[in-house]
Amino acid sequence: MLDIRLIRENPDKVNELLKRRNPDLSINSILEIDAQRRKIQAQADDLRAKRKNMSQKIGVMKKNGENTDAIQEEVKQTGEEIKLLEDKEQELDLQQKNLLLSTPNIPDETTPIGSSDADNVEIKKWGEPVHPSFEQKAHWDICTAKNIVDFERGVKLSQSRFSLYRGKGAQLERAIINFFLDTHTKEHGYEEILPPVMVNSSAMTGTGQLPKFAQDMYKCEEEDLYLIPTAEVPVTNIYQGEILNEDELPKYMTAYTPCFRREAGSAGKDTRGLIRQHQFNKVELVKLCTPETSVEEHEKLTRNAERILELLELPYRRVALSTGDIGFSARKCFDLEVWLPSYNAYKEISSCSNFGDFQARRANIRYRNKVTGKPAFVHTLNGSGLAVGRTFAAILENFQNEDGSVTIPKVLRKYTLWDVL
RNA sequence: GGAGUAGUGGCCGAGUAGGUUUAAGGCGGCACCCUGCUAAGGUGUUGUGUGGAGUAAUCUGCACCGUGAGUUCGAAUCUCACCUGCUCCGCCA
Repeated sequence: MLDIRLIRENPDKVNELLKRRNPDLSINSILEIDAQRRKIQAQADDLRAKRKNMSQKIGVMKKNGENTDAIQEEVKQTGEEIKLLEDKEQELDLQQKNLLLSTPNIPDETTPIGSSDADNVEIKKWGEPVHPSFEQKAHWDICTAKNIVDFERGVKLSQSRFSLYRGKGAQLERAIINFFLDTHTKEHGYEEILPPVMVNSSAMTGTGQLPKFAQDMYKCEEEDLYLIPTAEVPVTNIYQGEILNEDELPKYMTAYTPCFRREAGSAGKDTRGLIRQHQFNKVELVKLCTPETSVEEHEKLTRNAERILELLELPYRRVALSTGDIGFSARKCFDLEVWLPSYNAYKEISSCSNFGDFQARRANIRYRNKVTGKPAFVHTLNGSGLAVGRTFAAILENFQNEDGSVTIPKVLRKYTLWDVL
């Protein structure tokens, strides 16, 4: 959520930045409602003050045995006026809030300007894709040949885009999860979290999935609960509504969870294999920090994710997302893309975002600033560290041998307890 | 799922025959004083949100006693619904 004061004081600047995302965006209607709202609020406040004083007076008069009929009638009328104004105030408040909740974050000045993913900027490349003499198989063919992912029966059990890992496939998936969590907790200093995978609408609103992206999520009919699309949601919202001590910051948290996405609008995209599933595993990194440190923490978080790829010896590149491709809540975002031979391209495997105070304002996550003594919003960050299913696919494709076997990366062997698939 | 009970400020904890209560008291925090240092003691101060005035320091209005609605001239106090915690019963991995 954008700061209404920022909008009020710098409307042109905010508009200019929003239009970098999408020329149709504008905060003008928010400004109009805000002006109306404040006017009504001032009127209502005055009347409430009047009523308060008169009511207190009635109390005193009654104690003295005086007749209060006339003044009671006056207060009653004032009360009716107040009610009208309050209804209006509430309505405007709601309108303004809805507009604010549906307005995306303003991009950081350093976010490349563009209208789509074609305008993303490559920042760096690591490793060299191998191009062996034999023909590299796609991971879905390797999975089927080795019977480590049963696509057909996964679909039978639920729907398309659900899959069933089995045997060494299930073991490899679990090995990857453990490797990720151990690296982040033991080497990068994150606290391990195992959160609920169903959360309420308040949490979903806090991180920005609601109200705009309800159709992307699975919702429980009977209750106010949604299946999480990412661990970002429960983990970021852990401190919802709280005021933290500045000493407690930065907070580093990591969580493995399954993630659930309806993938509405992705029909026909990545239909084969493990790249785009309705349910997939992911290890997420989440940070809460002070505004002064968020740029530096963002870089460190991105490096934590990159290090995983480097330890696995998977070629990747880092891309800065353009204003046309960046997520709703983010002000700056780096995607990490891993080399996938089946796509003959780099494919997203991690998305590391700095949200500034956008999510913190929605979720009301604050800290007490040591200098001012006043509460201020934290900055929130997160990134995949990494998407597990896509890592699984990348390993199969990049480490396959001519004889059809797959060599397991060295760092994973102590988790799989076998080294060739 | 059934029955009972509770939900007040950073924490503990008063306050219900409705009335000048944002809310006693304590702890903690902060500032100053006392003291050779420490400990102890003394004095004062102490929330959040949202408006208004002012360059600013600051001053000031309103709202907030789980959430929402209602009764009333007036609600922390009364009514209703919901949420959450605790206790007991039932069921259960």
